[in-house]
Amino acid sequence: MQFADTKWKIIHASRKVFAEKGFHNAKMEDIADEAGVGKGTIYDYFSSKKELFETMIKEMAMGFRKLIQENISEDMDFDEKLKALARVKFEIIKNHKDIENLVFKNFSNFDESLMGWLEKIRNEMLEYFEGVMQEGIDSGRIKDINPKYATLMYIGGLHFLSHYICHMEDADYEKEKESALDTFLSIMFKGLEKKCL
Amino acid sequence: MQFADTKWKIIHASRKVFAEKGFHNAKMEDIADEAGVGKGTIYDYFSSKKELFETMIKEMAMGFRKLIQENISEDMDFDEKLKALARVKFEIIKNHKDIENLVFKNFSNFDESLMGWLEKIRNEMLEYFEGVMQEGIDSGRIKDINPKYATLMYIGGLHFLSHYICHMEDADYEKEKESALDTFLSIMFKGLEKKCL
Amino acid sequence: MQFADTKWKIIHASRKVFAEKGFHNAKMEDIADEAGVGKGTIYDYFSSKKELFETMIKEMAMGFRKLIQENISEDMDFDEKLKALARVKFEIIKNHKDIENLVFKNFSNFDESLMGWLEKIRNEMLEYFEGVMQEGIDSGRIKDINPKYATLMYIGGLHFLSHYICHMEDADYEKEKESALDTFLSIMFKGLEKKCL
Amino acid sequence: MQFADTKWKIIHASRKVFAEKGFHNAKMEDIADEAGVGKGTIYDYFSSKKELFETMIKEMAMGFRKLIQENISEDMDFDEKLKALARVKFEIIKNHKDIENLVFKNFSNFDESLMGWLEKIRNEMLEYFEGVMQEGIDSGRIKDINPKYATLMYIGGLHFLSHYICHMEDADYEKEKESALDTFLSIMFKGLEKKCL
DNA sequence: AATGAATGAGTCTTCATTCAT
DNA sequence: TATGAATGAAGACTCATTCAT
Repeated sequence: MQFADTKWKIIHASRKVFAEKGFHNAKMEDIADEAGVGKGTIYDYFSSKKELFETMIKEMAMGFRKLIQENISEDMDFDEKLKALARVKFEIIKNHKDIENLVFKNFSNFDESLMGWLEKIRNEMLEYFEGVMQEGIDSGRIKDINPKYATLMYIGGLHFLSHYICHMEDADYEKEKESALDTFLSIMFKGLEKKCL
Repeated sequence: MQFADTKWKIIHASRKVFAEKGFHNAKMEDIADEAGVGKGTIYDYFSSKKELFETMIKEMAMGFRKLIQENISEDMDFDEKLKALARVKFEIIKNHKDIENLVFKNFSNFDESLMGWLEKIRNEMLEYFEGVMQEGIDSGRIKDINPKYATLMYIGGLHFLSHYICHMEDADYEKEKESALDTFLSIMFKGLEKKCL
Repeated sequence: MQFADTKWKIIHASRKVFAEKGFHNAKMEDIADEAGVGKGTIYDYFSSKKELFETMIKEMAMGFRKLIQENISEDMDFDEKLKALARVKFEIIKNHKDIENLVFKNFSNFDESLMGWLEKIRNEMLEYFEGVMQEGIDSGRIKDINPKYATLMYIGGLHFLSHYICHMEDADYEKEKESALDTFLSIMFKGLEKKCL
Repeated sequence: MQFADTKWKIIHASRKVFAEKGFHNAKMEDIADEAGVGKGTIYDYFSSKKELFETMIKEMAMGFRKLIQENISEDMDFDEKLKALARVKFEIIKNHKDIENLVFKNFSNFDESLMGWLEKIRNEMLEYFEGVMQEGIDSGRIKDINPKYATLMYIGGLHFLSHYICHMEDADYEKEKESALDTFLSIMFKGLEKKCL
């Protein structure tokens, strides 16, 4: 484990509190209480509220990236990769809806350096899947479109869909998820494919 | 005009300042300065910072809705309606990227009642286009998929794509916008259509 | 008057509180209470506790310098100037003992720039009286000693003596002051004079 | 040795840190680091920061007193005693300028009991040298002045002069010290003496 | 109606001190 | 005896809001 126990406790607590209340409405005392430590203890591990927030966000972002990487192997075909992405995306949203919002979106009024870091991560991901899309084009199975635009569409559609589905009660979720994924994939792959037949 | 002059000046100023700095980093004084009025004057028109923010957000949301309504007439075909939505969406993002973010996204850590109001507006829009999608299905031109899911995909793809394009310099923008719209529409409509042919 | 009323009220209050409690033990709230204003009001006039302290100290230091300048005119003889300095010094210590300590001494653990500023003021004064001493030497009435050393002696002796006398009850003060001044001047001038006779 | 080794280490470290940073800016951790012990260890020897500070100050003050006592023997003549004081004073200032400031000055915003203790020490010294001055008067070699005032003058002049000289580079110091002492003593003794001749 | 000087509740942050090991 | 991780009281500072003019 990369961080000491107490540091992890604080990061986890901060994730919960920041997700619930947002950066400005989260009080250091809330986070300390949630972590079961004293207020001052946070400052033994993080120099400021902002540093704690940034550390937490970066941890989450790297966790999401890792999850995606673990679910996609290079011997997969391009369509398998895209389908795996779709499943992982649903997974992430299901488990970390609030934080994923913080990580994925432009909350552009925040610290420049964090925004830059997140942008970089997002662009890396985008470029990776752009490459996957290009594989499809090169293989002749995807029609000749701008792979960046197609990738943005793919991820954007996925994003909105998964958010909608993840609002549902747990009972409905699994069924609806499969149904939504089917719909999504059938439309996307049909739309992308070079010829009909 | 619905509001007095001074009230409008304040709403417009607040839009600019909130968009630039976000709710918590925007100071009432900044807004007063931007509006060219005294700090106290804002309180003659709005009871609090929150009320000002909510008024401004609601104004914007209603403006966006109006813009969409104005660009879609009921005698259009379902596909024309969807294409018109795509163009309007690009327009809105181009002109009000930051605010659109505030309006469209779940900034769920905020006032419940505003969130509820926005949700309602979004759902109305969603349901309207779900109906448009259903028209397409009923007409036999769109395959038999869940129209809500298809609509979410449509809007989500559009959202991500338009945000990406709107980062560009003005010189590139028009060309890229058309190119991106072409790509988007060609994929979506191909993906949605009932048969290949 | 150089500053607005409220600003002056705060400066005067801060003088009292800083003198009583020292920089670190003085609370902004104490100063606000003493000035009869709210805590936040101080920050409308001074950006920080340190800035308030520095402003106050500089005001005092310039006040002391002004008082000395007003009591010494250039048509005085060198010995009259030195005698006038002695009287003014007693006056200052009597009225502003605590602050004079802050201004005159090296409270070297403080902000570099303030220390530098004070050093400059002190050196200007020192050099002025060094010049006065030199006048005495040039006129043949003071023996040929290093005028800087003689000046330091003069001021140092005065400093300790006046502090001691100013501890006294008001009843004793006037009498003792005259007696101490007599003693001081008789020793200093006798010690400085070129010849006996 | 009066204190255990560790206790001494801590006292010496605190002297250095307090002198450099002042009471309020010195952190217990700084002192612990300087002493090469853990933060908690300080509390095995001193009940609080204040107690440590007071112990250190008292040690220093007693050291200065001891140094003075060692350099002045009762078989010296009154003028030899005063001259010895002058030399010791330069010595002390040279080696412990910062601390001497803390010990000698009225840092009146501090703990009453420490201030009282220091006052007592200073008064003892003052009274001792007042006695020396009185010896001079009784012997007919010093004119009939208030011996307390003369003593205060003597020490005050010495104080300012030695501080000034001790700012100098080591190369200049020895030469200037002798020159300053000469000036000082020639003025003081000439000023004090009963008759000229 | 418009203002902006004044306010003080609210929060981050520091650091002397404690105590389990 | 020695430690340093943990604590929380205390205080500087911010800014939405008020109100006398």
